[in-house]
Amino acid sequence: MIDPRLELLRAVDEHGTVTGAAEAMSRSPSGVSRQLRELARELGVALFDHVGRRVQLTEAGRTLVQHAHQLAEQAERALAAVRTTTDEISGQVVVAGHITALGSLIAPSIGRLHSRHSALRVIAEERQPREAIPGLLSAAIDLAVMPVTAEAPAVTDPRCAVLDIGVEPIDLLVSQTHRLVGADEIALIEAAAEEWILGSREHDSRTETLSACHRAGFNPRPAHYAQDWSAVAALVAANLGVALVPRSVPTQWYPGTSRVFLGGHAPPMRRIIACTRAGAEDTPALGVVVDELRDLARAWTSNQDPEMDIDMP
Amino acid sequence: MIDPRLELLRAVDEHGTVTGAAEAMSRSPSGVSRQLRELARELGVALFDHVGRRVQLTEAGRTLVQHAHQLAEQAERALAAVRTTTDEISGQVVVAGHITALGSLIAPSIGRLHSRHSALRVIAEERQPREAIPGLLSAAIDLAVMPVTAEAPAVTDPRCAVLDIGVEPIDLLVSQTHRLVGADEIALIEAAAEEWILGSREHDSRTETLSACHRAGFNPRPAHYAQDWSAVAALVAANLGVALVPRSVPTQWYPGTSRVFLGGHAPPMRRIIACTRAGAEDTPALGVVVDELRDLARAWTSNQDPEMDIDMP
DNA sequence: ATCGATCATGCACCCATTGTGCACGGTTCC
DNA sequence: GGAACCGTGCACAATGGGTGCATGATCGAT
Repeated sequence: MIDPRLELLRAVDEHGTVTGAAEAMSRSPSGVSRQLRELARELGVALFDHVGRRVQLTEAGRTLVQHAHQLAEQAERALAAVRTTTDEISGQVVVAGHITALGSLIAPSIGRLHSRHSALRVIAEERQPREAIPGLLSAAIDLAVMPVTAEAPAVTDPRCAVLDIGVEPIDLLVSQTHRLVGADEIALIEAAAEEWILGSREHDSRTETLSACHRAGFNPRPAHYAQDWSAVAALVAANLGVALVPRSVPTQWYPGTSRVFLGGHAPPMRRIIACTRAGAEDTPALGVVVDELRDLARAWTSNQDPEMDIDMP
Repeated sequence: MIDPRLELLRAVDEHGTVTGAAEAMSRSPSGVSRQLRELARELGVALFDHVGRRVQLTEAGRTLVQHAHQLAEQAERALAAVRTTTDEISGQVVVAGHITALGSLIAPSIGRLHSRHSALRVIAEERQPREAIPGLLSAAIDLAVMPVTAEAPAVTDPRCAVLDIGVEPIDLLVSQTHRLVGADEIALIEAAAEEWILGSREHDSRTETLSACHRAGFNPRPAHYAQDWSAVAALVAANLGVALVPRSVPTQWYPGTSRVFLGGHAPPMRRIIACTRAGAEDTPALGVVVDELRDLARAWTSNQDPEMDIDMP
């Protein structure tokens, strides 16, 4: 809808080299160079300077990139407005999410959405948060579902809009022979004396578990380390420790474990968000998908106290 | 800078037929048809309905056209911002105007602008007001200078921005042997008893003359009709009547005539405006050109009472 | 200091998108 | 009912844009 060369320029700004930008855009360096030269010629200004063997945007180039963001947003807004005029929800929405969101939110939503809006095609795509934003901006995907964690830091890119999906409780996973099996809504501090299964170093679930325990007022005693949820469940089932697992992780597939819901003052949980391109928030098709995801997320907390305070990182 | 198909859609909206739009855009009907079909397919909505053998935009189509205007304006704004970053005034500005504006404003400005901004290329182009706006929107010209008259009605197109250049006094042209020669600032009513040379039927200068006389309180007695200023001057020189001519018309080339300046309560005059594409008003190169035109226009009224009231149609 | 790696760019070539010409099926007006 | 007008589909051609390779320059490491 808008000049693709602007996106090229943005990539050059981001990477600092034409080659890097070309790679990111799946183009050849010579092609990118050619396009940008033509763009600069049309505008009558130099868009970047050569510093060493690299390249750096001039003030004019940066100004153009900045305006390009606004243009892209307004173009998305135009598309949304056009689609709003047709009362039927139709079109195609590619929804990406990390593996557990895919299983617990996206996959279940597809059938329900299809039965309600037959002209709507929802396509699921597994994608890590890190890969999701670039895919969003390149229009390969339309909606990226992800938890708010350290690995997916606050989405501050002005080209993205963030929609809230809901909060997902985090449960304590214990062996089926554990003393806490059958307990109802214990406080996390009650598991302070346990041995813990933690995520691998610098990994997502590890920092989540640690910060949850710290907020509860103790430092977990680590026994074993595992990254994949099935490995965690196996360790728990073998009575080698307890672990924190988000509600959406399907541990029922791994026998020998039992979930204990956590209550108390500030039970651990994580916020699930969905990112779209700025300006596309109001697309009707996107709206019904987001509503459906929110509806499914609500099931996580519907049988819990809705007044509990949420901790955003 | 933005999708050219949007401009095609706008043309279809304007003409009501694909063929007309194609002609206006110098394209073949089949090409336009193809592009619009592709655009509609991408958007997933019908952009126009077939009514009889003509075509009419759907609500979605109209919405898109509306947003396209905003997009085009913002794109112009981006270009202006980029050009503002370079302190040197450069680039190319195509200035169009009707014939007298060309001679009295545009042509004189070019030399002065070139001497002050060597990197700036100002290109003059003669164009009637009617043809100017389409040329402006198709980016064939950048600035259109025109008087505010009935033929060039109020420029209300949201894609245009109107800049004020100044007011041009209108003088009374009389034969060199006329009794009023040498008079200083007479009121127009003093010429009520004269015989008048009027413009051809339904032509610009005719309506201007008539409305000026009506405002002065009389109905001019028509003697002869002429459209070209040289013909008017010839008739006046032959003592066949008097006429109203704008200050910028070079009657000194036609011997045997004399100008009488008009004063009084509300002397006749016309406002000169310059149109640009919306969003391009702040382009630096355009700014210096407009300033220069204003400066030249100021010479018309510098030796007159600046407090006189202006009549806008 | 030298060699290799990295990078931007120009050039020749090639392919895809896009515009054109023409034919066909409808519609409108005389 | 015929003629003019209009939109669209199809085959073909041309322009634009992408790729691959060679070149010159720069940086880093040995």
